[in-house]
Amino acid sequence: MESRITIADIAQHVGLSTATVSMALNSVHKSRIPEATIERVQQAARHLGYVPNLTARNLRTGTTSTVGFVSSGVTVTRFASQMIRGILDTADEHSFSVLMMEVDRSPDGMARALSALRSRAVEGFAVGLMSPRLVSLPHLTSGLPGVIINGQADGWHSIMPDEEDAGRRAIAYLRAHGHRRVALIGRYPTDPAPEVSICIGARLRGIDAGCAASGVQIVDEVPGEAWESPLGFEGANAILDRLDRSGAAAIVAANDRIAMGVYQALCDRNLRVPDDMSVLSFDDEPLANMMRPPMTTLHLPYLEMGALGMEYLVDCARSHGRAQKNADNQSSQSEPHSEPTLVHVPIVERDSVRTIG
Amino acid sequence: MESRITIADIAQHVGLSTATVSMALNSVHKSRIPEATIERVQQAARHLGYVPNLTARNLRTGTTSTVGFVSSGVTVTRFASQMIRGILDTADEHSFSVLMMEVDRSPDGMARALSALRSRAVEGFAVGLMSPRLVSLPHLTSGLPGVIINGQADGWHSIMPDEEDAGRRAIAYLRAHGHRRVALIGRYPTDPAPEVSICIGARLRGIDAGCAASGVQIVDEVPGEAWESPLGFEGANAILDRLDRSGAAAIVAANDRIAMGVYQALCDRNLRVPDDMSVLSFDDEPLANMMRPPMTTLHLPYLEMGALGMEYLVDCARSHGRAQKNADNQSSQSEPHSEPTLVHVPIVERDSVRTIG
DNA sequence: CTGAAAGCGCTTACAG
DNA sequence: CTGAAAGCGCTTACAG
Repeated sequence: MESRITIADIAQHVGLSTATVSMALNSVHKSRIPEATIERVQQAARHLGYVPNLTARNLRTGTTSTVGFVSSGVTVTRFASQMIRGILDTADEHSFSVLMMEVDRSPDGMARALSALRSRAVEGFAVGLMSPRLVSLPHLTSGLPGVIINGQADGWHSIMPDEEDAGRRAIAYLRAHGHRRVALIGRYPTDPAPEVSICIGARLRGIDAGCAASGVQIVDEVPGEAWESPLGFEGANAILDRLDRSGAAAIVAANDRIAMGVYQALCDRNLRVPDDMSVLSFDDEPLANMMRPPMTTLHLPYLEMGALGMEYLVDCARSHGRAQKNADNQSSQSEPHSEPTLVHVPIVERDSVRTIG
Repeated sequence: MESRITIADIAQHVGLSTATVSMALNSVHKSRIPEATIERVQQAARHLGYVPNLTARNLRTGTTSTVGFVSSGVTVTRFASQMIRGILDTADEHSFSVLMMEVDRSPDGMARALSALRSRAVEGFAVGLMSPRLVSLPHLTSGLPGVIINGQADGWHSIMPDEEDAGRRAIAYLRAHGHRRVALIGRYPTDPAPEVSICIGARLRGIDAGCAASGVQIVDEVPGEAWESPLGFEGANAILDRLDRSGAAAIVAANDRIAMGVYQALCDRNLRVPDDMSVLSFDDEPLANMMRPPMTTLHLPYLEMGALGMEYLVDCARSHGRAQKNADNQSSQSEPHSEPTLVHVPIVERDSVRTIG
């Protein structure tokens, strides 16, 4: 509707057929079109302001260089931007476009989104989750490559942060700084079901494993499921009240928001981070760097997860294209991986952990 | 490549022509196809798992129901999610899809993005800016409707927060709570150029206007351009040091991050918000609700701006389609509005302002 | 080295 | 009420 100039216009302009123009423009290797012709065609294209109609190409070739990104709540989340950025940047690197949709919680929301994507002939799709959990995908997506970012689903490829390792290394870090007695805020009373969260359990499991491995002791603990600052505030106050009994010199917060509440409680009591109390946390939301002092925390790799997801989709699209050309009976490249890809969760050192001992 | 069932399959299945099937599926009003036939066709479609190939339709009709969203840094910002959500939701309401791309700062980045969008035959585009400023758009976008969200450009339709009004009402709010002497943190030494920011100047102008109108006095002030928490921290300390001279009972922070620094300084001195000092701020980032006490701040309406931008694009696409049918010579509906649409910036009352007097 | 022709899946006048 | 035919803009064997 907007691009008026077509290859027919160019063909007429240079006195060649549309076939030749098409080949010249796409520099097809097979048919040896002389450099001079190619040059002439491209110049005409530039001159006329030709912009190819991808819709037409898509219809002909069945390939769209487009993938769908369906976000389930990530769009509403403080981590949305990083995941989206990862997706967009690597899509751009490979000249892919991304069609984006947010899906609500209605039961058929995901089905509708996937169907909309299919009718737009995407070559794959990524489902981005706000928090890592087990989802179930409708099954109408025959053969379409898909990947779950920050979550898992039945037979689909999955990319998740390596939370267990993160928990382990968090404790190791504390140990390396001389800490042996720590308090913990935010353990779930019972591990949440995978449909609710996969990672919360893993994070805590990692922390426990880290303690076991390094001889660090959790000497005090306040559990909680609402990982927001009030939990941290009240939790820290409780822990501070029992300090002479526990002797904790560091508080591990299950996430940054809890940690923010911890800072508030500490400040209220005129206690200093990290001199009077070390604080270590998880997530690395922007907040972490705005606190005083800036907080040491484990960085959730949303950017990387987005990039990896897109990378996977592009690979699928490419190898699918090849497979089609070479041999149709080949086993599909886009076979679902059952092992999730675990992404490293780096620690970002700032100023909230003191070296003791 | 993925949707195998076509209307030809359906046609064969029900023993009709593809033309009839197409009409039945789209319930065209003109040709009176009997209900029974429509029923039969739709049932067959459902039965076979038909999903229409929008690429084909697009090529035929020249209409894609797709718009482009090119983000200039918003994807990297704490407000990204709300703007994107506003766009996606209203696109969905109108059955539009959105193609998303992030554009880097390279000089031809925007041109490349727009060109990519055109070759994908979008029916319009929105440019989303991280901070409201004047941008210039390449001119190769003949007749394509476009809108700048959170910014302005030459002859393009523009949607921006009504910052000046916000500043005015912020002061009025303080006055209504008995405040007459306030301190201000964050005024730019000189108004930034429009290419840098349009709104910073407006916000401050509104504050001044509000003071003039309501008799509130700015009795102390610390200027600054780096609107992050350290400015608030140091600014508040300076203001607090001069308190007996100024007598300020409220601090107006130019944004939430500054306000966070103010909170930190206050807490360090064992001063309470709002009992010892009221704090009023701008932006309403998620942070504002996590502080203790939750902070009263003016809410930047990113969601609404996104929604309005998409609404505008959908309107353009629709009236453009009509215009094409009815009369080609009609004046384009998508004519650039030179007056920006100003969106209300509501105050969200929380607990950081005390009533005095 | 280049062109004529078919076809991707749909929609739309135009006949009947 | 329904069908045959053309065509959207491209690419791709297949001839020459």
